[in-house]
Amino acid sequence: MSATDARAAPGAFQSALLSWYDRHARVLPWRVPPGSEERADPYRVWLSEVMLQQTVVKAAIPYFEAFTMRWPTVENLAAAPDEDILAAWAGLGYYARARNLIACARTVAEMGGFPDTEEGLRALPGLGPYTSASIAAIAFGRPATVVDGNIERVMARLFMVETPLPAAKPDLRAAADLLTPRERPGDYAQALMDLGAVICRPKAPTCLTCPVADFCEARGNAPERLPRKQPKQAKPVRHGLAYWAESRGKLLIVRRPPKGLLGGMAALPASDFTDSPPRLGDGAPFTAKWHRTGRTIDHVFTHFRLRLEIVKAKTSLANGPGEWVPLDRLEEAGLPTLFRKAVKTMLAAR
DNA sequence: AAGACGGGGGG
DNA sequence: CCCCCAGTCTT
Repeated sequence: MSATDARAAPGAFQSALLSWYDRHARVLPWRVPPGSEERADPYRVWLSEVMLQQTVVKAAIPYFEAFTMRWPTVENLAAAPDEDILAAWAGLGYYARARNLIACARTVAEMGGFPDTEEGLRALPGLGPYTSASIAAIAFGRPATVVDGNIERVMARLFMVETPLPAAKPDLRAAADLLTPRERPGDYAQALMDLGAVICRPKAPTCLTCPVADFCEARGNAPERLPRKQPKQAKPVRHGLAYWAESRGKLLIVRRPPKGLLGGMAALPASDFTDSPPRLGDGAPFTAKWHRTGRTIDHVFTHFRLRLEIVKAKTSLANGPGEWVPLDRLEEAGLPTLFRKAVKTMLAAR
């Protein structure tokens, strides 16, 4: 009944996992089939892995399809205007990723291609330990140790690591490192990620169909409670004002400052987001008689909740601190979800 | 070492 | 409604 220690028999563990992957690999638009002779395109691997940072596969797929349709190569992407790329990223979140994506594409185009080692990749903007290892393994066949949240969960259960995250990270990485094969490292990394996503799920893992259950110490020991995590703190509520400035059927859209929250993104003019409600006019794009609309948007960011009140004014301005976008073309403005919600609410009220 | 940084899906 | 998920960069 006791589990076989995978660290003592890494070859057996790898074989069990890879043969499962050969039969059950998820079909994803950036993948080549398991055991394929052809290697995956580094551009597509990079783009998908950056999109998958902090993001579930299902959310990333339509963005990946749109990006690769529009920009089939890293050179195409590097040549595109910032605003086009940011607009295409709108709704996917963590916009620093998009800013780094742009910088990375231009660096790579300049270099004449992606570096083919983990160290070389790690030096590029937006590529940390996870992404550089995954590209090195998947696109270049390097035996890099790939550790994402899925793999941390699998390791914590395989070896019954009771230490809570993030303190357990070094141990989980060491375990993953011992199991990483020299052969088929890309398939192996993707197999581990598929296992975490499909079998060794956060809640209700399906151990009955797990190809490596024989190696798992947590099997039958409530695996769903692992990995343990430090309790998270409650999100404070912040308040903000957004300004609906309408002129002859057009709405004023501004560009947010390049860094910070929603940095570089198209937006409605807005106040800072503060602990207590801002004064009417704080952050307004111009002086006007701003009226409360009674419409508010509740939106959750990573570390706070936002209550955004929308105020409006009619104007006849034809220029201003932004761009006037026709009301029926706001879908193309590249607004992130917060402001997309605001637009939807305001247009529904008409 | 800790905080900043989105959004979607499930119970 | 609250819960969960989860890499990189900055400070």
